[in-house]
Amino acid sequence: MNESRPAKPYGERYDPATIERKWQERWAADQLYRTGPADDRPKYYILDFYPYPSGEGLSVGHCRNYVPTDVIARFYRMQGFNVLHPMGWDAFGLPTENQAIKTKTNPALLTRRYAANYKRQMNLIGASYDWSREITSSEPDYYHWTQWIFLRLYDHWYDPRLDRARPIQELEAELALHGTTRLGLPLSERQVRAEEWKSYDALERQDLLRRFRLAYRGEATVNWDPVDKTVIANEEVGPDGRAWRSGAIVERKVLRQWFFRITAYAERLDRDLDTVDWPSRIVAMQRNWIGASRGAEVIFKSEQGDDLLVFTTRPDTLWGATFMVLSPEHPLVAKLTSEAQRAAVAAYCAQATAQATAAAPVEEKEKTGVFTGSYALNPVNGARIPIWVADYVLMGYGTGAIMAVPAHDDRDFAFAMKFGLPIIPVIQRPDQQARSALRPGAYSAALPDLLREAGFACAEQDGWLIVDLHGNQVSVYAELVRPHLQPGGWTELVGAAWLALFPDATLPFDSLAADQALCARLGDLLGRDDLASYMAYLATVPAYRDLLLHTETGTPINSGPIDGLPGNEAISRTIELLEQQGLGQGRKNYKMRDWLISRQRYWGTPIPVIHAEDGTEVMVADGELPVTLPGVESYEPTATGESPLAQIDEWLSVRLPDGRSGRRETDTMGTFACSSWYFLRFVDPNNRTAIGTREELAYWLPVDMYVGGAEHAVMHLLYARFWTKFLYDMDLVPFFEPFQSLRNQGLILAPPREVDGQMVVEKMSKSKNNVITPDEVVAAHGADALRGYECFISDFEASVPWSTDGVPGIRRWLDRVWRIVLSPENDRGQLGSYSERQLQRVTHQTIMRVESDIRGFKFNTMVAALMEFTNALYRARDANLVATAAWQEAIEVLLRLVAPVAPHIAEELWERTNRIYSVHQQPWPVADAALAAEDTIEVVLQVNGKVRDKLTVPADAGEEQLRTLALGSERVMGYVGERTIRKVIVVPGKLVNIVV
RNA sequence: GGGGACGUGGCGGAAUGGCAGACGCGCAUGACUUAGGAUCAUGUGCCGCAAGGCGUGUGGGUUCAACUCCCACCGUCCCCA
Repeated sequence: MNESRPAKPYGERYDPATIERKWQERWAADQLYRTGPADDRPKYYILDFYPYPSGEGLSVGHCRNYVPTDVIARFYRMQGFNVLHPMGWDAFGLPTENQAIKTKTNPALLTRRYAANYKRQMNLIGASYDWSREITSSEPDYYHWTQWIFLRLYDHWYDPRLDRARPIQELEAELALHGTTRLGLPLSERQVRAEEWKSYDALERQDLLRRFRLAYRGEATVNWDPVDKTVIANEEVGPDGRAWRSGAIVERKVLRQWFFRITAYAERLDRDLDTVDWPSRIVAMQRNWIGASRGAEVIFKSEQGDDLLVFTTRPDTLWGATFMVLSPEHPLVAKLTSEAQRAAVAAYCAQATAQATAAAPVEEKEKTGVFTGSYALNPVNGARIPIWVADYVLMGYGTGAIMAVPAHDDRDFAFAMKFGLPIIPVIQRPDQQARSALRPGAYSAALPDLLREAGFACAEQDGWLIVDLHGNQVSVYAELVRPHLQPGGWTELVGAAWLALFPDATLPFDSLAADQALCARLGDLLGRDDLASYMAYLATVPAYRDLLLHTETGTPINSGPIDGLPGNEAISRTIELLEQQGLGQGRKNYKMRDWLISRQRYWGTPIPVIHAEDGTEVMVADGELPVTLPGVESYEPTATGESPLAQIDEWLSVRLPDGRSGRRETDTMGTFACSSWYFLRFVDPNNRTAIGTREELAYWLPVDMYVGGAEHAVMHLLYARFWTKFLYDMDLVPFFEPFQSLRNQGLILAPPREVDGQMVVEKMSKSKNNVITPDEVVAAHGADALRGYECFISDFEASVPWSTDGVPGIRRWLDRVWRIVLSPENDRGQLGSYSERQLQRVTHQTIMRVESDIRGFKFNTMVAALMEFTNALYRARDANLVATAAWQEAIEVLLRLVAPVAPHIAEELWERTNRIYSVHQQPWPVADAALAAEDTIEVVLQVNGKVRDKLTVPADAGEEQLRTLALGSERVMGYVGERTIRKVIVVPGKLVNIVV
């Protein structure tokens, strides 16, 4: 800015540009942050979520992640820990590939260019990464091991009996002996006997084994992104049916795809969340995603004798199952359809299939369906219930058939109302809310007042009388009302109780038979013959509508043997009953689906499998790894939905060791595979024979502190945990959770700006042209000021807009540090009083504060403590303490405490005060609790909780002493006045409260 | 609709149940100056001349004492449907 000014080299003024470049070069030349191998020191592994390098570079928002972790890394180094603080690049993936297509540039080239820019920016802000451990997931020496782990997954299965992965050969051995009979398969899985297995040919065996492999190729209805021209995972589709990345409406296609069987680990992924120190929000989101629920598989028999298997999470509602619904694709649909219904069912199924491929399922759409003409028997009460076909039941989810409990499920309720199917409540309302409506003319004129006198809440509206009551008032109400019903009049009770009151009778609504009886009677009274069910009639009364359906668990009613049991017990008791009678079995169910890994794109890790001519899959031998990406002319996906790899014949065709010819798998792996193990590679990044040596893996891992944005709460963190557990089962790593502690930094938003008189706060984005880069902040105020402000801006986890006024504030503080260290005699203020002992005390208090703030992720108060310490030094200077021993100690401590947050200025001042290079290799100062202790403290005197006086007393003043002093205070006694003292609360070191 | 987090000056935010507003920004007044992105001093929640009173989204509750714990409501944000 003022380059014309002859700046003295290392002049008196703090000039961040000069000193920051100087020290960054020196540190790099000295390899100051290089981490050695495992040794005897305690270790600390502090890791950032590794970034996807984009062409846009880093913003100050990204730095919110990298600065605090750097403070922690520097702090632990000074504490004597062997610190691992590495950085690498999540380099495969669609944005770079799309960019490569657009600019006709090799994506590897783009990746290197982008990563180099990220690295430059990280160095610019003084990050202390060990660059000798830098990794790039798109380089063959990295994805070699991604492929190696893939093959281990392919070659293993999960044995739920041992709760661990086992080699697939052991499964083959068991199949030859016992078939699948001892594997504890769910009822919905087809059993295979040993003889059958032995008679299988290679392809049949492969088909059975794919049901067990932890990496498998299976047919699946998948999410096809028509813009990125690839399949994407369920996790990558938003609730609006749009792709997470491209924003396109996702299409449903049935394709052969590669999956990882993460569902096998569902229970451990859920359970082991108890062992980690993570934000509770993230734990909750993971649990939610896994979606564990206890439920049951239940067998319904059709009247023709077929078994119809359903899965339900609510076996306690079984008695309320009044019909069944099959998916249009269910294999038994044709068999169960009666002659009369055949045409209608065929038409419906054809139409449903056509629609299913058109768009993502929409929850709100109108229910459609058709009756098959057949009936099934409810296994618990023998009720004869109709079987329908409808597209709201999906074949790919569960068993493709459901029992419908319309009284306690929204979709079933809507379906039953539309098609006139019966609805019988079987779960008590937990809120005990009940209501009764009397139509005009149905009751005597005296009734409303009588009810009010009896304490009922009545409302009269257009001649209707609406009574709200609690479940326990029901019988009193019924007795009171019935004598006042006019001939031909009636009323009902709905909600907490289900009764119909007539002048001559009180009829319960508790079964299919009662439903029919009530329908008939009401039909007569109303002169209607179109009432499909009692519930359909109740729905015509507006006052009842919000009480007809509830989906909560509660106490069962109308449910025979489980009536009255509390909700949870009702579920387990029902499962017991089903298992005893062979009508079903309990089963844990998970909302989570298997992890779809196939991508029909070029820029990803090739899947190391070869398809032989006969259709069998052959693993690429370990010695042949890595299967590298060939150079291609065009990165464009093919129109057929295959990866561009499918067009490179010389890469595609291979000769197998046994002489057969084969074709390479052309799908590549989604990038979440790369990021599921990268944290392991940092401990031994150049190992050519293994993912890492046992010693290094055992020493460094798990990651002690993992820091990144909350947007990866589910996918990345769940996948990485899954792979870690698998590698644990393989005995490759001695731990089963990869990230001991996890913290999420809050988002940094763009500075508020005025739009139409309103202040708005938006995310930083290139399109809004509101991105603030570290480059511009460093150029204006230096890296140390940027770092300080990143820490100071807010609570670490809170989202907050960037303030352009904040950085100069930090800069001013650094200036004050500079001046008080180098030239304390200048700019002297007014002579003040400050003792050497006070300076010493604040020095040691600051050590304690800064240390505990760093450990507690409270970087904002850490900076505040350092500022206060600096202010104290100015007061000490004004009290002529500069020549004292306490001053010397204070300056030395200040520089060490500042070093993690502002490493450049700390190093420069360290050198200028003739101390030995480097400040970053100095031990952290040790606080002396005795020196930090106050010897006098201020105690607050309260009367009735209001502060009335303050007292300075020795820090160790006892309870009796404080009481006496308080009662001796004139101000206090003035407030007490004539009133009698009821109680005196004394909290030593804090306050005395006198209650009058 | 379900689950979770949060709500404190003009702003970012501090506060093991024990003096609400640390620290910084901004603002005000003053000092200094060889004019620099300065620096230094004092002040800065609201009402009030003051004594004093009122104040942590709203309303209740627990407690000698509540920003903090409990209940209900309002509002903002996130996740899931």
